[in-house]
Amino acid sequence: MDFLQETEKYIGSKCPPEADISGLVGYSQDIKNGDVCMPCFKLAKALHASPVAIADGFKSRMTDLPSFILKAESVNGYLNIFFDREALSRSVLEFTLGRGEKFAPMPSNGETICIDYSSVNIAKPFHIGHLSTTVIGGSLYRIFKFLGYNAVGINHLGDYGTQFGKLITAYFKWGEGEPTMDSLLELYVRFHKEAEKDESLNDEARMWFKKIEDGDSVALSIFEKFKEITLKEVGKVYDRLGIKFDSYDGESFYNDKLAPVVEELKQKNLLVKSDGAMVVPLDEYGMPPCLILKSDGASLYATRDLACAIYRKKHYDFKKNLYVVAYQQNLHFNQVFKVLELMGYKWASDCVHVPFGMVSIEGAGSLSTRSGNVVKLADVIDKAVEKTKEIIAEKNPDLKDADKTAEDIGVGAVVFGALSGSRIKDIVFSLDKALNFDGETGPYLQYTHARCCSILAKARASGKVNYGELVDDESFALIRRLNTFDDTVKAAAERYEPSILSRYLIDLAQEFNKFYIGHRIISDDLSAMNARLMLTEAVKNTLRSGMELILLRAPEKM
RNA sequence: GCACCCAUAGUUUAAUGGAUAGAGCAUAGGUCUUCGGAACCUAUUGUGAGGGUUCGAAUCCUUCUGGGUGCGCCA
Repeated sequence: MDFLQETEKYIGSKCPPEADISGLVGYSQDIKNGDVCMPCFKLAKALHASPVAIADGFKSRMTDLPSFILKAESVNGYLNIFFDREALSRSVLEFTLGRGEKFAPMPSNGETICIDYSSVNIAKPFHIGHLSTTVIGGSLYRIFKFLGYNAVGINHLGDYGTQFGKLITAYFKWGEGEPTMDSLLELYVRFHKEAEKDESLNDEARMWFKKIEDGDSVALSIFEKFKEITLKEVGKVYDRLGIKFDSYDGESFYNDKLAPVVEELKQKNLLVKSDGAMVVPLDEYGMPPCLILKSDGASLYATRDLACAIYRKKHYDFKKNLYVVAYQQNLHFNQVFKVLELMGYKWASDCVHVPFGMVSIEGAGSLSTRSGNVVKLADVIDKAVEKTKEIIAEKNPDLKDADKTAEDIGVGAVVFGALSGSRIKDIVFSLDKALNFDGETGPYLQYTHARCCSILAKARASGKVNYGELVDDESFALIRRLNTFDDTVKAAAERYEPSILSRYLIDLAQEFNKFYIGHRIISDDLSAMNARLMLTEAVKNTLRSGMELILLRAPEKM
């Protein structure tokens, strides 16, 4: 039962016809002001009365309170509604525990959401700059699936461009033995260094790239090898993070889909010649022109993304087409979406750029593959796992599966670090901070979950539950929190913001730990014990299910 | 130069236009008769500056300051 909605309906039934209360009723921030409240200020004009008098009026008319409402108060123009705590506890716990240990996804709504995330470049290291797109996209993927959408995870591989010509050139010049990710990075860095002195290297690189395009077997086989090595390497990281994709269609996939798009743009009279290049002018929309063809006739980034969006609409018939890409690409996506609109595609408005902030390393300046200034994600995770092992050895030396648990915790610390704040904020990466497991962190959530498990391993609820045992402030705060889980997941999806869920889980864990400190769960008071065990189980299941949506694993012991 | 984004405590940050701006870290104390101390409690400090809209602004509009990003043949 949706208590907020029911309350709004009830208040509405007490509302004079000339006023409209829709949207005014909301959850109270402070429990002292009731469970839900309605500020009456906006009603003053329509009702020709002071907010205080209006709130008083509502209260005096509410003489037939439904059973779930305990009382109503009128305070300074607010109408505050206090729920019957026992009734809410019963409803919330019965519903939550009915969902089982791991909440099942909601029934399919038949709508498809394409999510473009991670999108690694071939032959480039998976560094911490890729963490945001990977985990934000990966989390949104799980969130939309949970909400009943058909989510399609797409890793739009960076597998096309002159840099591969450079790499092949370098490989033939200086490469030794079987290439590895590390040696490929070295070759790439070396190429840029040497090319500063020797211009002819760039010509050679262009030549090799052209060979790839022309389907030259030598060039292609080397390129395929690079691709294979890269996918194997990043695949390891994806496995550790629990990230999945349904498609690896990257840039090269669209090679044969570009010409028809250019043709279409021409037919729709959108293309204009400018300084030798073909562009779609966008000045009347306050943007620089969108470049479609270079003066040599070659296609560009935007051309590819147009073809890509059109392909995805045809192939997936998406309801939304999301691009989890750093905010540097803001203008680019605005241009591409506008061109799609000008082409007459109504679904252009379903394409959404989901931007996130830049990652830099403290004291180290910007991350750049060319300079070789990279912090590999795998190294950061390894360090976090290493530190977790030390903590386990110190605190829980007898733990079984210590290595696996350490992996779960270490990865969780890194992942949560990337999902805990608003995605638009820039991040200055600090290893010290990533390795701090106290307070609002992934390990804190995991610890709280393990704590619940530990209690439930000692005792389980059974028989009839007296929900009247859960009406104290600490217990009831948990009930209120559990009650808003689904709304929170929906909000996270609507705003493409996993951190909303991260925040919720931190609040839930904090409230549980307060409850735990303040109330003996396992005790001689069988009635209280039974109810509190039930609450503990509901918290545990909710934590676990929520954590899964932000890519955190929830070991039972740690 | 133009466009977009960001600005909350020493620091990292939260707050559908609503009531006394809420947490984490750090710092200083404390819980230590532990159902898991990776926890809990107490203390200190905050909305960059000005104007406007509103009954009410961290939130909306505007000017300014500071920072970031982007702006034709890279992706």
